[in-house]
Amino acid sequence: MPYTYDYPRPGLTVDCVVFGLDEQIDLKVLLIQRQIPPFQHQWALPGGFVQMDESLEDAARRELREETGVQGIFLEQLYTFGDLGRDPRDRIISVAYYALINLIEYPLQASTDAEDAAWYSIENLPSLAFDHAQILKQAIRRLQGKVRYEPIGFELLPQKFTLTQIQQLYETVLGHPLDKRNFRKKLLKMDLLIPLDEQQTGVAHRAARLYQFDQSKYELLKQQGFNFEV
Amino acid sequence: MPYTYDYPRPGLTVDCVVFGLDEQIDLKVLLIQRQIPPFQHQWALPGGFVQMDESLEDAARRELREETGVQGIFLEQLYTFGDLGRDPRDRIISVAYYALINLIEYPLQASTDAEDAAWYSIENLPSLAFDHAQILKQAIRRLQGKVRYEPIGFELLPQKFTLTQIQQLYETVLGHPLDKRNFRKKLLKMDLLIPLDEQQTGVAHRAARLYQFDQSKYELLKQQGFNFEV
DNA sequence: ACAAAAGTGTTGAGTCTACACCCATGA
DNA sequence: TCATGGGTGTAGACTCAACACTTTTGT
Repeated sequence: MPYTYDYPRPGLTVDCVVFGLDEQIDLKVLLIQRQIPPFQHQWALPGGFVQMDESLEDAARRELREETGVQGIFLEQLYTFGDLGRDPRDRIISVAYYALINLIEYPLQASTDAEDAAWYSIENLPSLAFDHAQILKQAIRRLQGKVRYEPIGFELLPQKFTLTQIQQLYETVLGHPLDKRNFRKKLLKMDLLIPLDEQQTGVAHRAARLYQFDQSKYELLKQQGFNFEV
Repeated sequence: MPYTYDYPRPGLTVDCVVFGLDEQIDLKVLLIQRQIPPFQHQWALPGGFVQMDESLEDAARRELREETGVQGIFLEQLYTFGDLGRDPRDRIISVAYYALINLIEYPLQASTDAEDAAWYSIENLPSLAFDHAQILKQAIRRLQGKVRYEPIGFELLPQKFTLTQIQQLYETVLGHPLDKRNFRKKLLKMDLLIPLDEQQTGVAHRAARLYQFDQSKYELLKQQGFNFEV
């Protein structure tokens, strides 16, 4: 530790990787379009400078709200990016956070703060400002890892959903198809889903039963972890 | 993103949680004794301010070398701590790194940089400066998680070791005893260890066979992950 | 000869994978 | 009646946990 605190200081920002699922169980990420240089008009992760009187997570939450209107979500720290040259003008460190939300329940407030916000499918991304492509890639890897030892879905899916929907979510995240019978057996065996006396409506085939998460079981498994090799 | 970079900036430091195993397979952590306020004479994690022309990991590596003499090890980013008030004088963010080493091979250079460095058993820690107790706790949790889906031991154990030693390592990290026969079956089945035509010497009982890691297999499993529920 | 740790095998229960057909519904 | 996805069962392979005794060696 030094004897003084009077060193030149890098700038400190936070960036948010917010994943959302749409009705087609397509995995999307929330981006904003920059209105100012550098990288003017390019798409970027929502984020900005940390103020002196707020924690890192508070800063992430504030920037997300200001730039996209999204608020009230659970953020988890992803990684801190601090290589030289990641911002063309100055030495800037960025602490990245990520979150999972059901995008239907979080309408975007476009053009807040003179920015444009939109959901992009992770299959079809625009070119991103700074090193945000790298940050996003790392967030996707983290999500793929997470899915194997912690339940996901509660944050992403609508409150009532079908088994096929949750299977599609896992297939999307993992990037490969799963066996329907085995997936259901394994999922139901962990006693995490509550079957409802309700069914899908408006489909042109046999209606699927709806389920919801057992919230307390969900939290428990999230803490303890499990093993979901699929 | 803001229109200017001229905000007041928090200070940025790195801290290193270096775990080491001694000959008794006792898990230890590398601490330094602070010679200056705040927290003068208290023990703390090695670390210090990030300079403008070095990456975060380079800074961690430099501070570790300057303060303890330890160098040439693999560091992994742990978490970034940025709550208000974690440093009594100023707003300071710390990016924590952690590492696993075999402490016999990394002799300490005490009193480098006017600091004292020492290994402390994680069972018997002194009171730590700043929020370093919290950082250390998180590092231990991370290690416990890691052990379940990635091989460890290569960095911690001597090059040649017995099955009992690696079992003791797992027992130490996980904090509970393991069944000897099952542990060996599972470990040997993953084809990660190479049995040597050598044995322990100098013990007052039947000498155990020595093993070493198959390095390429080790790296492979580290990337792919595995499942080691024990 | 004894103390101390090394080393080893089996059984029964549970879990995993792979695989194909009938069912209910709306158009 | 047909197209579409919903829903289900089983056999064989494998893996897991639990458990105790014999072997080797140095003192």
